[in-house]
Amino acid sequence: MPHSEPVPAALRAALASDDWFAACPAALQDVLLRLGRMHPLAHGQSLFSRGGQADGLCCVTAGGLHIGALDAEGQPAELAYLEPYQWFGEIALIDGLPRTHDAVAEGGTRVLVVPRDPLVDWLDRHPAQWRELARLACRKLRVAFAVLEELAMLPLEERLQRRLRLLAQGYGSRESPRRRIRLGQEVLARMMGVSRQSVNKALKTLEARGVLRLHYGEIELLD
Amino acid sequence: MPHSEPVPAALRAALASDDWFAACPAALQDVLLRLGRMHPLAHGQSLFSRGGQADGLCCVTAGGLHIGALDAEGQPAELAYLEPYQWFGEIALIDGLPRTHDAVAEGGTRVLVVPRDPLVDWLDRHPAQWRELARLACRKLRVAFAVLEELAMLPLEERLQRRLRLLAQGYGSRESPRRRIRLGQEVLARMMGVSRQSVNKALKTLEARGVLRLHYGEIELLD
DNA sequence: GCCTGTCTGTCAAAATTTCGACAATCCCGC
DNA sequence: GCGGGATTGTCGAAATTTTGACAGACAGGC
Repeated sequence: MPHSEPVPAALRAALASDDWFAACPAALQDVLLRLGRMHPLAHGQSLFSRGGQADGLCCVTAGGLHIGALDAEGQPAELAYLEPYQWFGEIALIDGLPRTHDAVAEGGTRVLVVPRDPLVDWLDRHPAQWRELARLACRKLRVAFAVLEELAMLPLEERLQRRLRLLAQGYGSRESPRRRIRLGQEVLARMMGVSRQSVNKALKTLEARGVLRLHYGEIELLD
Repeated sequence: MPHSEPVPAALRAALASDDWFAACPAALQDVLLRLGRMHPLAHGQSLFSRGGQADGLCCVTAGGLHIGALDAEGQPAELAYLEPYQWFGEIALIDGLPRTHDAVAEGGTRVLVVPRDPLVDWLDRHPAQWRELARLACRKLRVAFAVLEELAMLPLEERLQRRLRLLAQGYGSRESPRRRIRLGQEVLARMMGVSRQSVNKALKTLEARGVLRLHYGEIELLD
């Protein structure tokens, strides 16, 4: 874990752009800001790794985080790409088990980390707030189920289109979807679990269909 | 919703075979039994459908439940197959949104349903117990993430093997895994999102490898 | 403005999967 | 013990995906 800094007060308004945080009672919002510390990460630097002990609840406030895992041969699979202001790490917070994934920074990145022990202490003194943590886990469960279903039912093009929409709205975090997605087709391919060539072909089809436009290192969603 | 019956007291010991229920405080266990009603279902009968309003937290106590969804052309995809004594329905309980899937009975089935409104009332009077609901959602999130990762990284044979182990231990519900799994290869194929023929070939490979033995309408796990 | 490393677009061969078909096998009710 | 419906095992053709390769396009540093 790199060095840490206090949380700037100005961050609160920005954090409210996340649906989950915005819907939390003020008391919980206060505690997250009060207990939280900012952790700057350089490109490629790891925030935590699979199997490690949970350090707390986290939120990306600048840059981006690749959430994924390496298989036996070191091939990376990407589960998600997180951008400001998405919260994560609630799984290990709730059940106390090791982290499920690796988290690696994309470019200069800043992460708000709320340390586990003081947060759990506070939650146990204000147990109604556990419901908010349940809400956060719940939202991810719905997304995960939707993705699992698409995998079984839809052709790659449809899946890609939906995944891009999902990325654009931060997996349900952002109300208004982002228009441009800065992700290489290589990364996108690892996310969908197919080859880069397949992703490229599907993207071309979607572009011809007027769904999106392709740029260098980024994708622009239309309609 | 079919007619309902009170919960037999003898059920409590059986329910404790589920890790989640067993780890819940006695107060919560009591309430689930006190508020719950038994719903008998005939083969093929639906307990609830995607998009419907949540009626409450549920637990299979006999038979089995196919959890899945139909796509536009009516092709079913199966997310999970639940057996005694697995709990489900916590997503809609926590966030109040519509059900994510269809639930259809396999053979004569009995489901314990704890109605949402009185349960939420009780939880709000004992808010520390929301943490237990979070734990339940959390366990499913870990399973879902594991399945998503396998999909991207592993060949069908490995995925099939892991899925069978998962089914054998009730998705983490049972401590001691079941030895035999009563599921047709057709259902298994819908679960894995591949054709029946592919599942058959993979199963044959696994059988030759000594991992399992195939029987009519069921699979026996070895080792 | 040039150079270099990265990203994109495309190709053909190889491997895999699906689809449609059909026979063999099994369970269950009569 | 017999029949009928469901499940399993297998095959070949068609469709799809992966793999490996390579040229062109782009961005950022110097």
